[in-house]
Amino acid sequence: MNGKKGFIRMTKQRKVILDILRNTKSHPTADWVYEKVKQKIPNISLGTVYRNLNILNDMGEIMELNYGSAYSRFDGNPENHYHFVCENCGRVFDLDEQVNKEIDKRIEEKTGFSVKYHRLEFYGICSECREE
Amino acid sequence: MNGKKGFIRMTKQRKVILDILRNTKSHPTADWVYEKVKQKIPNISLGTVYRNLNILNDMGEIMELNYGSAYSRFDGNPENHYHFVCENCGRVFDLDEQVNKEIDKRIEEKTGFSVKYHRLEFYGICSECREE
DNA sequence: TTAGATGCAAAGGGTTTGCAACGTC
DNA sequence: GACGTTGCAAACCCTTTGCATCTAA
Repeated sequence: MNGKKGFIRMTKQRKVILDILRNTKSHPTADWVYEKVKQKIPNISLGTVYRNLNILNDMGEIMELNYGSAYSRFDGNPENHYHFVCENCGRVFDLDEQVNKEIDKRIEEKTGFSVKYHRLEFYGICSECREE
Repeated sequence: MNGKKGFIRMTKQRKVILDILRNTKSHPTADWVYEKVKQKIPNISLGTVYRNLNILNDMGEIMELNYGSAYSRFDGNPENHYHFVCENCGRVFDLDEQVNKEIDKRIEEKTGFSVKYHRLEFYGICSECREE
């Protein structure tokens, strides 16, 4: 995606985007980030937001999540962790569940594939939506 | 997606699409299915393929998979099972691994959310790509 | 007969990109 | 001063849709 750049500059835009992602527990869409950044940099463009999200993802600073179809969501916490997706409101929650590293090895042994990591997501209805 | 239809007709197109999905172990994209169906129904339209994939998915006859960004893939096996995605060739493999149903309950207890199911995907390099 | 399904083509909609100006190192 | 980055807007590309026609039940 961004393989040929010699180095990465830390621009004002990039810094603000990363900062926003680091300080939210929601797993926002690019558009949400765009609206948020505009509060600090009113004339920033959507393209810049997308470019930076991709670069930050390549750098391993953030994590891109693709749930269902439609748009991507971005997670400011690049550590591998599990998620719960509410099928009603669409929100994504972090789960406080230990990541099982053993399972990667088992799959490697069974398949002969090289496993880098795994993604585990739970789908259902969050407590807030259940009450309605 | 297709909530207001009173009943579902089994058209020639639908039958062929489902048949193709049931008889492949690859996890094809809509376009791949389209090309395949054209061999039997030359004048079928891409729109029809998409419509049927969505309907079959709603019916629970197939499973839609969204890995990484870009396009969806479809799995003719609607039973919950795990996948391995090769980051090099992009192929998706079924894993012969028992689905852990206990974990859904544990998450329910810890979060208070209602868990319907979970998705588990492994990412890495498949054996064929490793050899290159 | 009738409501669902199809073909065709245009419209959607999130994401990417070309380009000239700009800003960081 | 170089070269990565930005803003803007057009282009992309997978997917969805409107509509007249067709067809399964």
